[in-house]
Amino acid sequence: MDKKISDKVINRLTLYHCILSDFIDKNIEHISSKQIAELLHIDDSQVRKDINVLNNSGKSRIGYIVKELKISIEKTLGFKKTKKALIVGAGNLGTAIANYGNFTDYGLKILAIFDNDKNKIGKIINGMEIQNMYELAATASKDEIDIAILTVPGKFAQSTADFLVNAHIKYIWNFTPTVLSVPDNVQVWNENLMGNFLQFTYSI
Amino acid sequence: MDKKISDKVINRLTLYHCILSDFIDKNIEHISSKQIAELLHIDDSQVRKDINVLNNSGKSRIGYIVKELKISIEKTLGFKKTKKALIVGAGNLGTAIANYGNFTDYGLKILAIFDNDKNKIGKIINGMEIQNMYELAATASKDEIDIAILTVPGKFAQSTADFLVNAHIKYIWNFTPTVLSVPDNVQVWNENLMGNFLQFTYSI
DNA sequence: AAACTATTGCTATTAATATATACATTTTAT
DNA sequence: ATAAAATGTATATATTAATAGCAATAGTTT
Repeated sequence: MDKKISDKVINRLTLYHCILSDFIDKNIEHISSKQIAELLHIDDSQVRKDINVLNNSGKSRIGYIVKELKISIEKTLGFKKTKKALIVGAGNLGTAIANYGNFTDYGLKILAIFDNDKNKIGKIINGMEIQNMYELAATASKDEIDIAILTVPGKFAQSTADFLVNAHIKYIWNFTPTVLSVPDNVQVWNENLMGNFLQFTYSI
Repeated sequence: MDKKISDKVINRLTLYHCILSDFIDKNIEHISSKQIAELLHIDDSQVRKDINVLNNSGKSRIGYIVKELKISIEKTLGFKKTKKALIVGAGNLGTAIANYGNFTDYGLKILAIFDNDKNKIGKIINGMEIQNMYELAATASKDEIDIAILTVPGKFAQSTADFLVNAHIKYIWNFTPTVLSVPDNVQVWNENLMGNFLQFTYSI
């Protein structure tokens, strides 16, 4: 049924989605593959090919209907499927993510935030009280959360990951500059910010 | 001379680099392609192939010398080449990035941070005083900064980008969920956090 | 000293993806 | 009726990924 969509296509589709949101704000009803292609400096046939994986059809001479196309992307990429997550590490990055309003648009609901710093525990971030790490397993179990966003300092990353594994977390979105060692039934997505940056700058 | 290295290889090399840093902390002197491969759940021949783009050689039966390999990656990816940047938007994300110590290891020096919120201007983040946006062009020019890290709210992203273009910024690392329209002589790197996340979760 | 083993550094192969070009077809506008 | 713009699809080429295999080498064991 669901044909596997490659990472690059997913990434481009989310960029198209950003463009579509922007067009909606501007009350523009139609958009062509050429317009999208020019904004992203890619080929327009690439855009049409990407859109092909959605169940959407455009119209000759007019292009795509902005609202329809946006919804198609949301359906295909599962924006409406709620994904419940908790944040581990209430530093600046954890706080930034907790406050970042856009995540809910994409189906990511952040339900709790944890730290082991007594000065932070009890403070409120975006309506959530920072909880003690010791409560993590109970909260995750009660609210059926299996995604953790890991934003602790690098040197605590592995020990925290071990702790998350024990708390039956199954997916770790890893923002630390550390490669984690976890059992096979746990998946890690390394955000690898610097890797991304170097792709951009190593040739500068 | 410098053969072009593909994005995926660069990304993996930075992950190897994280592993190597970790091995150094643990005082381990040698590492094999198999060890790296197992940590990242990839093939060991892939690791050797990636390492091949560096000017590094391992030893049969022993593997690679951790310190040497780490330095090779740093040289090839230009960690020592200083890249000067400024942050635009002193919200949580901007603050997180400003405080994130690891960037300097990769050659990224953040020299200034800007906002247009009067309540924020003048405050100190990681030794830098938050400056008024109006000072941006002058500071960029004086300190020869041509990279901007854009962390303003999405709805101000395009207008801020226009402002940066006027201030002769040449590279924009865009953390906002907005596709920017800029002249051809300005490069944008979309961090696209949600795109990355959806690659990870759309099949969950 | 000889046999064994682990590991690199290649090479080869296959599959997957990206990128670009092209064009028939459709729809709207003139 | 004609022209123009856009999709949808096909095709071709290039690049990249992923894997497998093996000779050569350097240690280890017997």
